[in-house]
Amino acid sequence: MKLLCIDGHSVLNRAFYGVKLLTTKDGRFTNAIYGFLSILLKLTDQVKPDAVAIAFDVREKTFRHDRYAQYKGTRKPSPPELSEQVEPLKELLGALGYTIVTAPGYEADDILGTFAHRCESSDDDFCSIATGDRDALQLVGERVHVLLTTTKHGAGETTEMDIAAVQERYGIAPRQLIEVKALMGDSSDNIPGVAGVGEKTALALIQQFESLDGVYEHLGDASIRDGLRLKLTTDRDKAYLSRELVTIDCAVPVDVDPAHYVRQQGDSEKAASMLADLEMHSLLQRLNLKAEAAAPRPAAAALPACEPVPLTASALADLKRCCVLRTGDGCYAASGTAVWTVDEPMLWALLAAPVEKLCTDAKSWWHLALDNGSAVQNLNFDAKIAAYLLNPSASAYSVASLAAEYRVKPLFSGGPEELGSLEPLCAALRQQLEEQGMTALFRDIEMPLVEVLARMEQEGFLLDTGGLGQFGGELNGHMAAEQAAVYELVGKEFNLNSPKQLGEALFETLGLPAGKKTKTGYSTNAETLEKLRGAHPVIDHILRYRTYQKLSATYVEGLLRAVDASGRVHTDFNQTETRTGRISSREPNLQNIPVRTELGSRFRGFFIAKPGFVLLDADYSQIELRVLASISGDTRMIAAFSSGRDIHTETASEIFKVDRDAVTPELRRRAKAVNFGIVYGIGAYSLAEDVGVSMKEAASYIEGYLATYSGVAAYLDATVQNAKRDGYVTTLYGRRRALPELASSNKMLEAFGKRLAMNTPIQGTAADIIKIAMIRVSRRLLAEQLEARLILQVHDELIIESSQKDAARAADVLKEEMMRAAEMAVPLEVDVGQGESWLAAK
DNA sequence: TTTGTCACG
DNA sequence: ACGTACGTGACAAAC
Repeated sequence: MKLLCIDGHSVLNRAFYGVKLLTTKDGRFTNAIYGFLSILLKLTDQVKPDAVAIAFDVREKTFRHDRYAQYKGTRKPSPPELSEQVEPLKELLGALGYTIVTAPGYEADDILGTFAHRCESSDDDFCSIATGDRDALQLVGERVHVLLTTTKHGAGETTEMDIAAVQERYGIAPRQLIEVKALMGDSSDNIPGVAGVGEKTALALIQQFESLDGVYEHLGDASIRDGLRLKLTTDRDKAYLSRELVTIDCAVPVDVDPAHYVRQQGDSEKAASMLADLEMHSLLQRLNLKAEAAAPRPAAAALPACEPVPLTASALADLKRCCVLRTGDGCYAASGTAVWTVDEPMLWALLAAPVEKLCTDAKSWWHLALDNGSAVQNLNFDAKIAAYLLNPSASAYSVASLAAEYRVKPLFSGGPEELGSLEPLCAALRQQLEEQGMTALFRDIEMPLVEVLARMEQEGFLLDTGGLGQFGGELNGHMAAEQAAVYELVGKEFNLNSPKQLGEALFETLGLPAGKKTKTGYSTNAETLEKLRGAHPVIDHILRYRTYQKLSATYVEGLLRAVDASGRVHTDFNQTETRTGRISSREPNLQNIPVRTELGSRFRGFFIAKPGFVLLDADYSQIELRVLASISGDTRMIAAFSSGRDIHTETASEIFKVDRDAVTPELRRRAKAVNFGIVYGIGAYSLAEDVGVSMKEAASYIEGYLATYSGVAAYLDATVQNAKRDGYVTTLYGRRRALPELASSNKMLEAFGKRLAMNTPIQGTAADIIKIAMIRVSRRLLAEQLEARLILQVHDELIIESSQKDAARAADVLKEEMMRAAEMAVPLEVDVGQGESWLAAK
């Protein structure tokens, strides 16, 4: 049989630290449980075991404590956010039919070892051990593999280790890892080892002498330095004691018959209700548990069944309010307990009628109408957008998961599934928005923005495809030349687009000094390569190749693929994506067209106005810093902006204590970096890195800044305090973001939470402001019948395509509405430009 | 599907 | 000892 053995606490720990802190609405932490189950599912998928045993430690003394009283003496207790998740997880695993194994007096490691031993000495059993603890590698054998679970941002990953993999990684056999560990000890478990011998030395010794005994037999060898010999002699007893402690016991009295660990029936109803209670709706589906079992709603049979019938003019005339839904089959509407299919021309009648409409994707309805040359009336509730405002950190907003999350009972069965839940769901969301003070944000900003975005997408942006294609040809020519130069200098051909192959070429073939490493190999990013510039002439060619490759693949090939028959590209603005309230752009992303380098900025020359038209480009000057000045009320910063002088020069003058006239470009550059840092939630390390000064010096800049702008310092401090108290931060217009990170006992995560608390209100308020401006600009252009349309937003920048004749008026509208979008303590400055292309209009 | 890299505000 | 600024999306390679 194939057995999967899991080190419960180890995997739980990995899950906890690897998955962002999640809580239920009432504040229970669930990230470790979620992470554990995700890893479990992934493992079962990967291993396809016949049986699964999950081992947990029991909280009591083990034989190791009897042998050595200080064992694990200094181990830090796990944080409360984690411990509170242990019991619910065990209960859930039981309900899911998994068997948990414990053995008083032993650790989970020993239980795993006992399973491993049993499989290794059998003929037909095979065992995979899943753990995050490398100590388990000593168990690897012909019939035993270890799946090391590691964590990175968000997702878990496993590395399968067999005998060959251990040999390759450590240069020794699995069992010899015991000898290595005996020498090096383990400070976190309080295992002594030989003082002054770390992993490097210990591995070298065992590679040479094979075992602890071997090392001590050859103590006199000349290959052992005097200092090392002394250390080994002094701590000989400790080394042998350590070997006992780190050796996993493979004879624990537990049932190790794999047949007894075949997954049981369990209690799926209980499992489903627990998962629903923990708000893990996606797992319900992945585990094939019926959400119905959990949701507090009557059985489907008890619901009135609604057979859709075609919508008629008289039914429409009586209608005040309905839910609208589009599926692959067509359009539907529902009200109360009636469901209608909606065919043309009823569709146009319905959209144009003053019926209040609830939906899940308002923008697509707007597209439908706009494509037909009409508009939509009273489409004023989009459940997806409402749910996004209530939790901008969710990964998706499907009606099914929202209905489960908000405990919504469907009104009827039959017809398209979602329709029965939409009305009660919208009611629940509406109430939540009200309770959380976001009704105005939703009604006056987000919902009106939908129409604006739909219109912008529909307009699109004209591309000079001929020019772009030609530029692409030039780039490809340069790219080929750089590639040839690289092959020549390296001495062989390889795939230059592969970081893996490039890393091997640079650091193995050419033997250049490897700098940083990534978790999969050598780091080859621009920052790393910059440092190697002087070391080999190939570096410059690689950097240039990378630039050409990026520009060609993403901005020539990518954009040309997206062009429609009339030469225009239509992006898709996503209104429910970012944590801060910004919109994002995709397929193609028009918010990251190059501009920072001369070469890259040439792309903007191919974004053009149609004949007889021009582009108007307006961008806010320093909007985030102005928002900070205004919401913090810092008098000095407000004065600086009100004076109309350059803010970075002002800041440089203040924090470096020099006259404004004496601020050099270098000082201004540093001050600018400090200003950015403040907006992002600053750390001395990163500022030092960015500016290229020592950490100490960077810290003094920050200190100087906060002393100068004491109002900002007080505001940031209060914002973090309030966020800790409330669990969330808000923008000037009430947009909210929950920050569970702030409650973490993990210092790094908590620090991250603080930076989010400082940055989100600033970035989010700026996002709110430009959204308001977009709505007003769009309305005025239509109302004043100008031949001018918004076509793009890039966070602090708006672009209009206007007829030549209306350009001056449209520019006035644009500037005026952007400037007065918000009443701030400082003026909102807007720079407007005009030109035939985006490049020329800036 | 995930990872590394790099484009933007 | 670790990892270190906020927010995104696209592409190619590798799994």
